[in-house]
Amino acid sequence: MKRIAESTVRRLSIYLSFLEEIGARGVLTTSSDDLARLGGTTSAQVRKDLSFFGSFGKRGLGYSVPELSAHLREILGLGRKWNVCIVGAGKIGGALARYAGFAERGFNITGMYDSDPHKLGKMYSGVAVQDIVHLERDIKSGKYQIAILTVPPENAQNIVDILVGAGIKAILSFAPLQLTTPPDVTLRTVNMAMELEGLTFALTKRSSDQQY
Amino acid sequence: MKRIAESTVRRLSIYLSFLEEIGARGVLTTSSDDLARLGGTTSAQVRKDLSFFGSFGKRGLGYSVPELSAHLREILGLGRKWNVCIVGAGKIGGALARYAGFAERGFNITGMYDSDPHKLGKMYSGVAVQDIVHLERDIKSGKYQIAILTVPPENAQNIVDILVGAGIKAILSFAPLQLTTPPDVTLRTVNMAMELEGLTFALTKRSSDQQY
DNA sequence: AGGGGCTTGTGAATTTGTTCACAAACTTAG
DNA sequence: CTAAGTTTGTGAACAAATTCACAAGCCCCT
Ligand SMILES: NC(=O)c1ccc[n+]([C@@H]2O[C@H](COP(=O)([O-])OP(=O)(O)OC[C@H]3O[C@@H](n4cnc5c(N)ncnc54)[C@H](O)[C@@H]3O)[C@@H](O)[C@H]2O)c1
Ligand SMILES: NC(=O)c1ccc[n+]([C@@H]2O[C@H](COP(=O)([O-])OP(=O)(O)OC[C@H]3O[C@@H](n4cnc5c(N)ncnc54)[C@H](O)[C@@H]3O)[C@@H](O)[C@H]2O)c1
Repeated sequence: MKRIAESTVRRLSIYLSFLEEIGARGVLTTSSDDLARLGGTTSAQVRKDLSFFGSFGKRGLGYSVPELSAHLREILGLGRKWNVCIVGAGKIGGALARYAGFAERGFNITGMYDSDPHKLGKMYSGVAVQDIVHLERDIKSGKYQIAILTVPPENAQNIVDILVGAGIKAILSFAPLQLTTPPDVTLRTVNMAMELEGLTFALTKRSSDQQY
Repeated sequence: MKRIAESTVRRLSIYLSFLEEIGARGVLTTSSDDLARLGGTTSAQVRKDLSFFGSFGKRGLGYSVPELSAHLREILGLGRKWNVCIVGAGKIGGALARYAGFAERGFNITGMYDSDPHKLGKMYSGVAVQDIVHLERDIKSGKYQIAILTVPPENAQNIVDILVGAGIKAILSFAPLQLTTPPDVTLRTVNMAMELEGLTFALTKRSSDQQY
């Protein structure tokens, strides 16, 4: 199968959430034009994105909302539930653990780990914080497919190595540094300071620009 | 000035954090090769990224760490402090308000707003939650240059409209939906569910691929 | 002072991603 | 059943981003 651009995958996510929104409102069909308008792109882009995976529409008519939703869910790997653990039961880890939005999309937070004895046993939405020493065992036993990493930056690579060594293949990190994983492990990093820097770059550039 | 790609700006942030790290360890010079290795890119890419803004290195020698750091800070608009408000004093808003990493990078959270009477007056790292009705007034008075949006998705566009109407030019949203702003307002959205979907796409694709 | 050894800065080549434009395929109306 | 009206799916054209490749510049050594 051809390599799919990350930008395409992001857009598929956007299309899907839009489809689910209008699907919930009872809309039955939609068009590449509609999807484009709400996804901030063009109808050609929508059709090209979808064309990598098959042909899901009816010419002259558009797309069936429930059908296309189902296809996109399947493509994105949302046709099943995923068990996710959170490593680092601090401020951001705690907020994520209590966030209901993940479960809605099939991501179940079924484990939390921390190294601080004061955090052990603490409950977050029905999940107790366990000692970090059990993380490796639990991953090896296949309890989780995805790990969310919310430990301080100085410990992040160490935990990544443990996760990778125990066989995890997907990690979402919030630590603001560049982590390394082998090529068969997918790592995504959410770096909020970097997002803010994108904003200040734009603010600064704008005011120094002569013409817009 | 030529248009700079978002990917370039992201990489500049990465270079900067690496420079600050090695700078703190006392390293005085570095090379495009070093920056590439730690930023997960190539040396040619590093040089090309920098070349959009000037020429900061010495041939045969590399870059002065403090000099290049200063240039990048300037380019990214970090040569000053920024005042940031958080709208929505919930789980994620609270975690962000208490996060020390922003202040380190020159982003001061100097205001928080919420519509829930129970949240009003609550303190987060020395900042009291104010009533949302005061948001517009405070932005108009120039108190903030950046707003972080952490309200439920159904209220997010409404708050964006208030922010934009009051004159804000940069917004970082955590609400998982597509928001619209006029072209002179920069909006970035952090969508964590979408990041997880990027992971499940990779997990699903990998296992269905015949060859890697 | 000159030569060897590095590393930058940058056009040119290549690759990747987006947009165009239109035939094909479907619906609906008559 | 045919014609008019839509909207898809997709090669081809275009644009953007990345990588290549090398001259230019600098340091250091002799
Ligand atoms: N809080 C935020 O809003 C925010 C924003 C952006 C980035 N981040 C990043 O997210 C990460 C967590 O931030 P936070 O604010 O939640 O910090 P925090 O200090 O509140 O939480 C970190 C948690 O990790 C635990 N921990 C430390 N080392 C560990 C280890 N080796 N194994 C297991 N657990 C360990 C600590 O006991 C603590 O509970 C940091 O990398 C931070 O830079 C946080
Ligand atoms: N918690 C997470 O980890 C997480 C993860 C991903 C995305 N998000 C998104 O971030 C946003 C906030 O999530 P949360 O978990 O913190 O929710 P939350 O319910 O804990 O907090 C939302 C806060 O916004 C306030 N609010 C609601 N309407 C408002 C308005 N009109 N004006 C001002 N304040 C208002 C509420 O009173 C509440 O305090 C949501 O859009 C959510 O989807 C959260």
